[in-house]
Order: sequence, then structure tokens, then C-alpha cells
Amino acid sequence: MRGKLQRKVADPLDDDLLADFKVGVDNVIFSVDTEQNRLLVLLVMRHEDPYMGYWSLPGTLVRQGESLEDAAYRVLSEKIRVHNLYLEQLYTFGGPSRDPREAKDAYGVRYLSVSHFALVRFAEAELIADGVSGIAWYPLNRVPRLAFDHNEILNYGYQRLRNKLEYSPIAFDVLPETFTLGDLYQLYVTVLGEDFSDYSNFRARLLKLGFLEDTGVKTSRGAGRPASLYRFDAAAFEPCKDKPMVFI
Amino acid sequence: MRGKLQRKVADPLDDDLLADFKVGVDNVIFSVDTEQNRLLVLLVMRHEDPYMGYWSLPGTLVRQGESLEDAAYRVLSEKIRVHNLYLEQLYTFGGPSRDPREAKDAYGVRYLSVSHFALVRFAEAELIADGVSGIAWYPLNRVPRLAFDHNEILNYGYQRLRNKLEYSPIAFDVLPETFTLGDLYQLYVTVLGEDFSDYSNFRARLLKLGFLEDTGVKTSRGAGRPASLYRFDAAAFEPCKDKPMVFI
DNA sequence: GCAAAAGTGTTCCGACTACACCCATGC
DNA sequence: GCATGGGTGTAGTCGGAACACTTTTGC
Repeated sequence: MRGKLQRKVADPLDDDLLADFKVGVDNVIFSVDTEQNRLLVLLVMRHEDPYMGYWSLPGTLVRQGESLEDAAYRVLSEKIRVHNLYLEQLYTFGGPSRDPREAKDAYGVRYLSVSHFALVRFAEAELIADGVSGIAWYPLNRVPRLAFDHNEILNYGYQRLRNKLEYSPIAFDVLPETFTLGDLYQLYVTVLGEDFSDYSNFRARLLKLGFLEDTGVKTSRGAGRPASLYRFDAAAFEPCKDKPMVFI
Repeated sequence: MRGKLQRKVADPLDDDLLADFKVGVDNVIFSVDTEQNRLLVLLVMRHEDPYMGYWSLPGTLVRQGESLEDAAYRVLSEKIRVHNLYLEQLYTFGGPSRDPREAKDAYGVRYLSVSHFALVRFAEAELIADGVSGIAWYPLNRVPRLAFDHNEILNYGYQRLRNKLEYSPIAFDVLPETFTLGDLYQLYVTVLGEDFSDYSNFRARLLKLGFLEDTGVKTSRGAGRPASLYRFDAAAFEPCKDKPMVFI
């Protein structure tokens, strides 16, 4: 049972010293409601101990044969129906005793959380209500005390969101196929804050980068001059890849 | 045995579906040999299957009661004696079948690697030879095919090193208490490449930032004008924190 | 003196800031 | 007309790139 193959380190070490882990995936799922200028995060209500009655990040335990990323996508698809999204791994939280269940377990099973960060298109995202479990978009500034260390994970995810938005084209993963520069600006303002940049400078900078294609089609939304619809040109963006591109 | 507390997801799910994990920590440990202008990574030779005879990143399995970070520091301290270093979590690699041992195990135990990235002071680092296991600094451009997915992890770590060096003051964690601006420049050139910046511009930029304190002491190394020894002033750096500081 | 390395200064140019201003629509 | 939002232009400024130049040492 405990043959040579079971040993990894050079000096023979009893397997009993090693921790056994259940690995969970917790997702920080963001969405931007451009109508109301709000940055939202998806939370679910827990109906089991520990932390029964607390809101938490949507998560799951990783199954056999399932990759971490697959698990992250599964959590997401169990909670919302959405086509356009960006998802990446965030950080792994794995200190002992971050999960109260550890103490109760004679064999010292540890619970580790590989957190992921996602940005989804709000207009398109349809929450899946399974009858019992609560699920809701929370404005970021009204998030309550969450289960486990999920507040910490959420903060970490928020930092990542801001960085990604500044240095990567993830906004286009979450905007419609065509969009106005006003839409794009709104998205940035909602996440980064009102004073991150002047609109006309933002506009000039982005157009100069050359990967936004003007479709020529105009759209009118209520009062004001109709806006051009633009399209993100992935091919034209290629050269900008790797290069730090700053929207600040 | 499988009571209510054992269940996490809303719909009852058999625990047998969940994967059991052993969690490993693999470290990408970098060091800069400024004498020879080489970027080095620490590798150890494997003496067990799988991948017996291959070089690999130094790693270990996480023990009971041990945090991920603790495990990372333990690996490091088992391989080298060093006082000054920077260490942070890198990424978690956890796809199924990334470790050949998984297939042989009837219970489908998975091996997950929480990789860490470290930068240590080369002059001070003393390798710990334990008699049997090979251990060596490899120049980054001469790294062979490594065990597992360690080449991929190494690449990921190298990207992180470059980013950190550009945006964080980690260089000062790994330089002596006092150093010349030439030393600092050498470090940057070795990691980022010859053409990352002109020396005098690099110099002017850093001095203007105001967190390098001139000790007044001069040092002469062979020919050439003696250089001032500088000290990193952590207090003066505080305001620069968070702000993106670019050395490019 | 000469080479080598440290340190200073200067010019050019592109990029970002902060506005002012024109354009096209709904009402 | 006028409010509203889209779109363009410009003057001032800051900072980085490139490179010339000076200073201080060893030999």
C-alpha cells in the first residue's frame, strides 16, 4: 500500500504526515450594469453548515477527472446562463483551518480553494434559480460579511479586475459585438471610478491604438447625437499584445 | 460517515465523485549572478519514479497543519541557506493526469501543484548538498526538459519575474544592504535583456523617484571612477506603493 | 596619457491633460 | 431653440529616448 512509488521526497517520509485535501473552486464573478452604473458581484446563499445563512462566492468541490478550469466553468454554468465571459485563475487560498470542517475531521482533511475571477456580460446573464438557493447580484459596495475567507477573495478579485481592465482587452469579451465608445467608457468608469480619465482623451487614445473598427452604423439612444458602433478587431490587436497598454 | 456536514453542493452529490488531492508546492527559484551576467534557476535531480533521472523544480507535498506558504519556505530552506529573498505564489496547476502517479491509483488521487516564485540573493545562497540528490543552478537558457509540467511552470515564473522587476521593488530584497547603481542596473539588464533601457536614463529615473538614499560612501572596483553606495529607503518608497512604477 | 566606469546635462519628440468647441439628434 | 450626448481640435506640459559630455579612478 505504501510502496516506493508513494514516496516523493528524498528522505523517506511517512505518508501520514501529508495532508489530504479536498479542492474547491470559488468564483468571483463580476458584471457591470451599465444602465445603473453599478459594478456587481454574484453571491449565493448557503443552506448548509458551516456558515449556514451566510452569503458566499459560488463554488464547488473539484470532481474526479475534472480540471480546475472545468470546475470553475461548471460553477458558473450552474448559476448563470451566459455566452460571453472572461475567466482566469486568481489565487489559491490554502491555509489550515480556513474551513471549519477541517477541525471536525479525524483524518485532518484540508479544504483548499483555488479561486477564479470572471467577468460576464450583464445584459445577457440569466440567473438560474433552482428553487431553494438564493442567488443575487450584489453591488460591490454593499457586499455583506461573507462565509469563510470569501471577503478576502473578493477583494483580491476586485484588484485583479481593475488591473486586467487597464492592461488587457477583457472589456471586449463582455461588450456586445458592436458597441459605442460611450458604452466602453461607461464600463471603465464604473469599474475604475469617475476620475480615471477624460472621455475625449480616452476616446482619442483608444482610436489611435488602431484596433477599434468603425462599422459606420449609427445608433441613437434617446436624446443626443447618434453614436458610431465600433467593433473590436482582434487581428489588429495582436501586435499590441504583450505590450503594456494603459487606459489610465 | 457521510452525514449532512459532508455535503457542500445544494443537490446531494455522492462524495465518491469528488477527487481526493495531494497538494504539492513547486518553487521556481531564481537568482542573478551579476558577476557573470546570468539568470539562474534552481533545479534538483529526481531519484524516484516518475521521471527518475530528470531535473525538476524543487518541490514537496504539503503536510498536515502546514500552510502553502510554509511549505514553499520549507522547500526553499531544505535546498539552500539564504537570508534575503522574495517569495510569492505563482499559479496552481491542477489538471488531471499531470502526474503519472494518478493513473496507477485506484482511488483516483490527484496531484495538484501550487507553484511559487522566489528570487534569492545569489552571492549569499549556499546550496545544501544532501549527499545523494543533485542540485544545481541552471542558466535559464540551458534548462533541459524537466519532469512533469515543470517547463511550463518555469516559463510562467519567468514572466512573473520580469513583471515584478518592472513594477515592484523586489530587486532590493535581493541586493545587499548597500549597492551601487551599476549593480542595480546589471540586475535589471540580466533579467530584462540588454536593451531595456539606457544606463543614464535608468539612473536618472530611479534617483528622481526619491527612495534611493546616497550613503556618501564610495566603492572602487578595479578601473573606473568609484561609485556611490546607495541604500533602499523603504519609508520613502511607501507613497510609490500601489502606483505603477515602471523601469522600462 | 589612456581606458574604463561613474555621473551630469541637453535636445528632441511623443504622449497625456485639460479644456474649448463643433455636430447631430429628440423634444 | 435648447438640452443632450457624440465627436474633433488645440495649447501647454511632462517625461522618456538618445546621446554628448564631464569626472575620477587604475594602469
